[in-house]
Amino acid sequence: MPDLKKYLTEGLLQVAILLSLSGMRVDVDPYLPPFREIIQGPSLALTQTQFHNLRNILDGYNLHPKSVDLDGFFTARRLLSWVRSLDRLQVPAADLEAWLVHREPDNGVSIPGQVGLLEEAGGLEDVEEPSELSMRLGNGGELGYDVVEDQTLGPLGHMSRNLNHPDEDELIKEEGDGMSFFWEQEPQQNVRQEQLENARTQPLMFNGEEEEDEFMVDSWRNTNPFHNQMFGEDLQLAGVRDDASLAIEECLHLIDDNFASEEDPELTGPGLQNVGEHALQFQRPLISPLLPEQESTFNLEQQWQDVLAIMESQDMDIAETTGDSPLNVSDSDRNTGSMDNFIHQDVSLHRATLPRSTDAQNSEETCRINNHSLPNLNLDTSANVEAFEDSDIIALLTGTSLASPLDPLLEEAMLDEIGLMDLALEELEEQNQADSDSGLSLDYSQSPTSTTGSESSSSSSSSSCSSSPSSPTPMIPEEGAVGYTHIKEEEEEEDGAVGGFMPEQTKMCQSSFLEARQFHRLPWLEHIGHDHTYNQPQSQKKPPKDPFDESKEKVLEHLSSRDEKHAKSLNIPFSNERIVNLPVEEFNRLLAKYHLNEAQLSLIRDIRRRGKNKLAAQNCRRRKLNVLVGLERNVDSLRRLRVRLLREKSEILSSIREIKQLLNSLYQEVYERLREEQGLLYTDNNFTLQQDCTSPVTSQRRSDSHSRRKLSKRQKRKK
DNA sequence: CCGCTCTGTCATTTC
DNA sequence: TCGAAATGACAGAGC
Repeated sequence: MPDLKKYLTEGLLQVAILLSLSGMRVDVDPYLPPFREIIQGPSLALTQTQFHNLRNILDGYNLHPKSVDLDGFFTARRLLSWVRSLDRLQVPAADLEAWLVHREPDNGVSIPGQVGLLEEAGGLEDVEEPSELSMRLGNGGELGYDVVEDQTLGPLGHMSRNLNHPDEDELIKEEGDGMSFFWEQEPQQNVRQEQLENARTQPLMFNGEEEEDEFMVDSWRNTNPFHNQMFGEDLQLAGVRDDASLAIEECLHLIDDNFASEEDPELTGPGLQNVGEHALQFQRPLISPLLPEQESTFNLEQQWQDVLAIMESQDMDIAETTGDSPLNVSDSDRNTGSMDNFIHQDVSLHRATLPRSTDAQNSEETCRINNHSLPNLNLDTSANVEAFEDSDIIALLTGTSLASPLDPLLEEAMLDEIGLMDLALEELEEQNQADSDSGLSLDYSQSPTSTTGSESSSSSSSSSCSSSPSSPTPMIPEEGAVGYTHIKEEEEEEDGAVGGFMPEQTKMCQSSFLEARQFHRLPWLEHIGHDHTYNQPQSQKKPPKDPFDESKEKVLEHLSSRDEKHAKSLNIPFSNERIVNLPVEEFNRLLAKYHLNEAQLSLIRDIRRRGKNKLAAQNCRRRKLNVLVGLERNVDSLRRLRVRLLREKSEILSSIREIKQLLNSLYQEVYERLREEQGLLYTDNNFTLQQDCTSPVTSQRRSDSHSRRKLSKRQKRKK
C-alpha cells in the first residue's frame, strides 16, 4: 500500500511552506495555519478543516490573467495545481480505500479533505470523512536516505533521488510518488508556454474544471523527467521518501543550485546541457512561489517599459529599431521556468529584447538566457548601443551580478556602487546645471542676433509658419535672416503651456533640454531642414517691437549693414528681406520687373544666397545641438535606469537571503521535530546534518550534505 | 592678447 | 540639370 501519509504530509507541508514563504496572503488569511503551526502541531497534523481551508484559499484566488501579472497568476496557478494534484496522488483508489478502512483514528492518521478530493476525481465515493486526524510525518521507518545517482542528471541528479532504501534491490517502481507534485509544476518549455498562453487568454476556472487539472497533470506527466522516471521509464525508484526534512533540504538544495547554476558558468555550458535542463525544471517550481517579489518584478518590467518608452520618445530612429514589440508579454515564456519571480526581471528584460525567432527551447539556451542574454537588449536597440556600452551596465544586465547572491561582500559592493551611482548622478545633474549656466550656451536668445530676433516675432517659427500665410519676420528687414531663436522662444512658450517635464531634466541643461523637447514633441520640427518661411511677407507677421532690444537690433543692423549698404550703393530697388524671403518665382518676377544691370543682379543673388545659407546654417546648428541634447538625455536616462536596477537587484537579493534563512530555520525545525520523534534512528551523521544545516545555505553545505548521504549509504550497506 | 562662443559666409555635397 | 537645403570649414565680432 502506498504511503498515503507520506504523500499528504509531504504535499501539504510543501504547499504550506511555499504558501507561507511566497507571501501569497497566507499570513493574512485566518483560516490557513502557518506552516510552522502545521509542522509544529501535534503529529504534524493538518486538520481536515485546515486542508479544506488551504484548498479553498487556493481555489478562491481565482486569478484572472488580466488582473494579475503573469507571474503572480502563474504562481497561483501552480500552487493551486499542487494542491489539486493531491487529489491525484497516483494512489490507486483501491489502495486508498484500503488504507482508509484500515486506518486507525488513534494513530492520528488522516486524509482530511482527501475524500472530497477523490470524489471530485471520481475516486472514492461515500467514504466517511474522518473528523480530524493527523498525518504523521514519516512512516516510522528510517529517516535517512541513500543517494541514487541519476546519471542522466549529472551532478544535480542527486537532488531528485535521495532514497531511503538500504538495499537497492528493493527499488520499486512507484507510480504517483507523493513528491511528484513537488516537481511536477515545471513542464517543458513548450508545455509551459502553452499553459501561459492559455492562462492569458482565458480566466481561471479551477473549480470543477477537471480539464484544467488534467491539463496540468498531464503536462507534467508528459514532460517531467521525474515523472517519467517514477513511472519506470528511466529509472527505478527506490522506496519512498518519507522524510519531510529531505524535501525541505532538497528545497534548499534547489535554491542553492539555482544560484550555483548562475554563478557557475559551467552549469550553463553545453557540457552540462542535460544537467541544466533538468536542474532548471526542478528548480523552477520551487523557487518561483517562494518569492514575494512580484511587485518588484512587475516594477522592473514597468521600468523597462518606461525606458523603452523614453527611448522611443527621445529618438524616433531608435524607436524604429526597437519597434518589434520590445515588451511583448505574449512572447513565449521560455524563461520564466527558472526561478520565475526573483529573476523575473531578467526574464522580462530578456523578453523585451529576445527576438521571437530565437527559439530558446532547449534548456541550455534557457540557462544562457537567464544568465547571459540580457546584453542582447543592446543589440536590439542598435541606436543605443553606445549608450549601453557601459561595461557596468552590461555587467548589471547580464545577470552576472546574481552570481553570488549570498555573498555579503558582493552585495555590499553593489550597494556601495549604488551609492556611488547616486552621487554620480547628483554630480551629473549639478554639472548639467553648471553647463546650462556657464558652459555651452545652447540658448540662442543669449546671442545678440538671436535676442534681436526674439523680439521680432512670437509667431515667426519658420517651419510652423510654412503652412500659414505668415512668415517669420526678421527684425532686420535688410538682412531678412530668420533667427531660429524665434522658433525656440515660441517653443518655450508652448512648452510652458504644455509643461510636464521632470525637474531634474530642467536642471539638466535647461536650454538644451528645451531644444530637445522642441524636436521630440513637435511635429513641425521634422521640417526644420526645409525652412521656406523666409519667403513669407514680413509685414504679415512682424510683431510689436520691443524697445528693450533696440540696442541689439543695432548690432544686428551692423552685422547686416554690409550687404544692405552695398545694395543701397547699387540702388537696389527692394529690400534684402524680399530678396531673401521671396519664393523663386516671385523673386524672378521681381528681377524681371526691374531693369537691373549685371552688378545689381549679382549682388541681389549673393544677398539671397547668403541669407538663405544663414538660415540654413542656423537650422543646421540647431539640429546638431538637438542631437547632442538627445544623446545627453539618453545617457542620463540610462544612468538613472542603471541606478534603479541596481537598487532593485539589491532588494531582490535581500529577499532571497531572507527566504533562504527562512528555509534554513524551517529545515532546522523540521529536522529537530523528526529527531524528537525518530531520534533513535538518527545517527551521528544525522546530527552532523542538523548542525550543518544551521549554517547558511551555501554550496559548501550542499556538497557536505551530498557527501554525507553517500557516507550514510555506505554505512548502511556495511550493515 | 588669448581663448572661447556665436554668427555669417563660402564651398561643397545632398536632396 | 537646377535650385534649395545641408553641412563642413573658416573668419570675424564680441566677451
